[in-house]
Amino acid sequence: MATPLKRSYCTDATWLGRSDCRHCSIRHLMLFSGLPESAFEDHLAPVDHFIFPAGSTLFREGDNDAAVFSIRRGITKLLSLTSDGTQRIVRLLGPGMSAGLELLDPGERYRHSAVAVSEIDACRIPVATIEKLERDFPEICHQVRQRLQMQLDRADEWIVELGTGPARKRIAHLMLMMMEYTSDTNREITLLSGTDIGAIIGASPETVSRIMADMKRNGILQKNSNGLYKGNTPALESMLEEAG
Amino acid sequence: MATPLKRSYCTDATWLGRSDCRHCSIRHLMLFSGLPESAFEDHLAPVDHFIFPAGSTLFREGDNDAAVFSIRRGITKLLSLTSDGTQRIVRLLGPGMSAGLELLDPGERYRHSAVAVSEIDACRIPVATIEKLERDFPEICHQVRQRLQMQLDRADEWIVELGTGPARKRIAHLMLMMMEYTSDTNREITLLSGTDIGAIIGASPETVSRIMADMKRNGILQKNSNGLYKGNTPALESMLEEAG
DNA sequence: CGGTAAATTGACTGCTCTCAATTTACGTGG
DNA sequence: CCACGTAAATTGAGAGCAGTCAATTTACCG
Repeated sequence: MATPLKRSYCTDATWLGRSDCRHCSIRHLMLFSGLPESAFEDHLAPVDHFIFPAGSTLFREGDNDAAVFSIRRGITKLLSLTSDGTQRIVRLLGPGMSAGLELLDPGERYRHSAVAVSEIDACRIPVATIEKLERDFPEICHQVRQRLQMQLDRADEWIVELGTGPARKRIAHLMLMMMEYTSDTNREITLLSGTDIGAIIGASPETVSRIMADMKRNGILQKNSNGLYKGNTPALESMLEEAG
Repeated sequence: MATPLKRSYCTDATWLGRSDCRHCSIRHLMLFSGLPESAFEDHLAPVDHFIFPAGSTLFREGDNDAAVFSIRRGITKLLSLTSDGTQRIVRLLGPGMSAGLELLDPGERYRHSAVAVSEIDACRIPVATIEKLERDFPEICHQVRQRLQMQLDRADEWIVELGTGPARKRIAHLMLMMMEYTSDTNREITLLSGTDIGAIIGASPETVSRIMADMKRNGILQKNSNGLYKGNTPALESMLEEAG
């Protein structure tokens, strides 16, 4: 267990061994939910289980590692380059979400770079495994479709709520989104860096810093003893409805 | 042919009759491409063919008409309401794209309203038809997945290129996108209304008007005799790389 | 303890929003 | 065919928000 190994991929990550998908404790959340037990009896291409430290890269835009990642714990950001060279974050993926599904179309490459925001626990599923399962178990098609649809819904929300209006509103919305999507039962969140928030809402780090400082002063965001932050939901929501 | 009919759906549209998907002249573009001839021998739920006038509504956010639309000709906009009540356009769909695929998940409703930007030629495919085909022809799963992936790619481009930077750059990018996605061989485009462009890039109609007027004066956009516009690609592209 | 990177804060400039007035476009009805 | 009414587009002026540049403080890692 937890033995580092020579590999040509995921070099920054710690290998936790081959995944035993059949007995995965959170399979109900994952890409392979809904598959019958018999699906795992075949000699499938290996599914590996990794821990990625914060800041490490799962895959890079333009590559093709012939694998999809299924996030078990932690949060990944998907980065895209704009035409003027700056980077923008187009999505945050948490537990149960899949990254790199675009490789299911033959000849395609990763559309984004995936970088761990926090420490991440993820399974690396070879595309060949998914293709083989698709032949015998149509259920996997639905799982893939549902995950794409979820990402499309998130992308649309990103466009609508984080792409317009004054920066204060967009940050308020981002805070509410992170509180909603966290797996933490107290809805406490780890704050992203100012640069990351800027790359999400399309604002400069300085503007983000000013607004975040203001929210902390006004008690809209309160730092907890464990370093997590608790957001004042009513105050945040009231900011969204204001005119302007 | 072209006979108006009493229907509970698509009331603004002209019914062109039942679609004969097997002999569809552009089937290679559509959701049913790749299906064998035998797929159409069954007693499928009916696929109808409509013409929607510009400005008419294909479906409304929150409804469930148990049908997906496959666009044959023209352009639809997908509208979403923001938290402060204004509307935002999250996507433009042209020939070959499908609208309403979210209904393939049981119990779901349309996530957007779909409104015709130009006159539209579209087929209305009952969800039951797709579900039936999925059982026998796994190829349809791939077609659905590819269309979702295309929409996700478009949404990401929307976020990255239309969500950041000065309004002039975003409009330049929108013009290039419309030139790229038009089916017109001369790459000439129909200009959207100022309000629509504003709802796409997140700017006021006044700002859009000023920038568009400027582009027309500088010859970056030239009006043609047929009312279409031709864009100066190099000039538009050079605007994207400028700093700021 | 030192060095680098990130965050914070200030001052100033420039872009975009809002409000308002005017012009243009377009469909209707005489 | 013209006159009219409504809606959209255009243009101007002023205020506010956000970007940039720069200086300082803080945080973090070795």
